[in-house]
Amino acid sequence: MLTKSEENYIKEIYTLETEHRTDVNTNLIAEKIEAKASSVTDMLKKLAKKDLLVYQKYKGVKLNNEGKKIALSIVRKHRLWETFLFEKLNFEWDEVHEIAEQLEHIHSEKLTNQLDAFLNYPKVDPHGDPIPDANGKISTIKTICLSQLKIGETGVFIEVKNDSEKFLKYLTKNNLTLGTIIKVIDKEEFDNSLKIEIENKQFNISEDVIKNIYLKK
Amino acid sequence: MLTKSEENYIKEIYTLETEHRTDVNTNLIAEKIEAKASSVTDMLKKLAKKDLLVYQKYKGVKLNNEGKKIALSIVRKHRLWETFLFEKLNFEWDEVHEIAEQLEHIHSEKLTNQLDAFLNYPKVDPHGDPIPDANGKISTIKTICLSQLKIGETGVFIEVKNDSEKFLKYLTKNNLTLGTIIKVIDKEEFDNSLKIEIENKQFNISEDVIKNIYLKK
DNA sequence: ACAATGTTTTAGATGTGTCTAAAAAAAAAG
DNA sequence: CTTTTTTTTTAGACACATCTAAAACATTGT
Ligand SMILES: [Mn+2]
Ligand SMILES: [Mn+2]
Ligand SMILES: [Mn+2]
Ligand SMILES: [Mn+2]
Repeated sequence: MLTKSEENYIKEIYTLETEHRTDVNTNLIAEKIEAKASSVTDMLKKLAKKDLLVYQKYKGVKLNNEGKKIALSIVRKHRLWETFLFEKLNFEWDEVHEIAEQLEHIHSEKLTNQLDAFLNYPKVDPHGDPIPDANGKISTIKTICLSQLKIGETGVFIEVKNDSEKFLKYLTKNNLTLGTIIKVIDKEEFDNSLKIEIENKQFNISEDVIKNIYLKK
Repeated sequence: MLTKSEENYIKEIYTLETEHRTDVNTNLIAEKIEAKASSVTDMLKKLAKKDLLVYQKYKGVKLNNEGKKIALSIVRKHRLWETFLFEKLNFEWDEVHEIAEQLEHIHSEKLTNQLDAFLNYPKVDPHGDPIPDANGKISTIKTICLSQLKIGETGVFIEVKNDSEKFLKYLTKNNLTLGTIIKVIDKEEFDNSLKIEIENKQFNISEDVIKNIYLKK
């Protein structure tokens, strides 16, 4: 059985692998986990010895099948718990991530699967992220980043790629919630900001915001 | 914020204090926590320094108000989660304890209170144990142990004081579930066993079983 | 090609929670 | 009131997860 720490590393490496699709390096992990590079090296050695990833000195790291399987089970738990908190316990979408960080480490397959059933096998969590099923299968709905939209085009906001409380509160304040139809009015080449329109109201958003907003066309 | 280990000690000391109503000693804690006496001594020193209990070398230990408050909040979480698993996720009463041992260490007051509300402020958990409210108030329903009943008397089984899977499975197998009306048919002085009657069927139970069964008359 | 820069690993330290073995204190027995 | 037994504490060790500082390696720029 893995420790909380080991699970957090596995999950983070999985996320970085799927996001960056390049070999994941020590400093990147260190930054995300908020630990020093030396601590990361120690942990990578440990996880390699446990046969969850392939690690070669100075060459970065890659999850093997067992590692991916574990990562998916943690992601599954995280997103199911977020959905539970949001759907059943009246939490806001900006409050669920922190608590799910704890709940994702509860060990009980039966609990996970019963929770899944209780929630009616949800496909996505409150941030629009897909929830892996009991076999680790994860549905991949095609989404495009708001930055890809051309002037005049519209899309439906269906996924947010930043779960932090601050960011989500900002979105809520500006009516940028899931399901909202967003139209691109203008692009500013200088700072990559956008003028967008939601329900006939127009306003500007920065690149930092744009890059976390994903749509279906 | 307390560690899981510290919380487990606090909870166990609380349970021993309320059960034994005598000063709790090192070996007793060691046995319950399944650790060595030397480890217990170390932890008691630490908890004393954190001002959660009064500890004097060789004199045993006693929770102070802050310690009791924390103990009650952990007991509250444990029993609320057991109730959730039982009521909402279709777990059996013998399956909930182990998982609640993990869930009781999730830190979020809002989560605890929302869960309480979601479950409709339950008064007792699946084993009939009272659930402390948000202020730490715990209702004390008068119960008597089955061993106190005289021959010919009856009582309703409303609380079980042993959450282990094995014991609870034994009870289920013998129709000894909460709410059952139990009549004492005969007492065996030799081994303190009882012949009891449930729904017109009679059978014998041992002292080990009897001492964990609590009734209202 | 090699010096400067950046990245990663090693060495050695710390805090937590555990253990075994031995010493100290308390309780029980004679 | 001693001696024996039991309980509790101390001393010293270890695994885990972390850190800082220094060394080793890799990459980049001239
Ligand atoms: Mn986590
Ligand atoms: Mn999420
Ligand atoms: Mn329990
Ligand atoms: Mn219980």
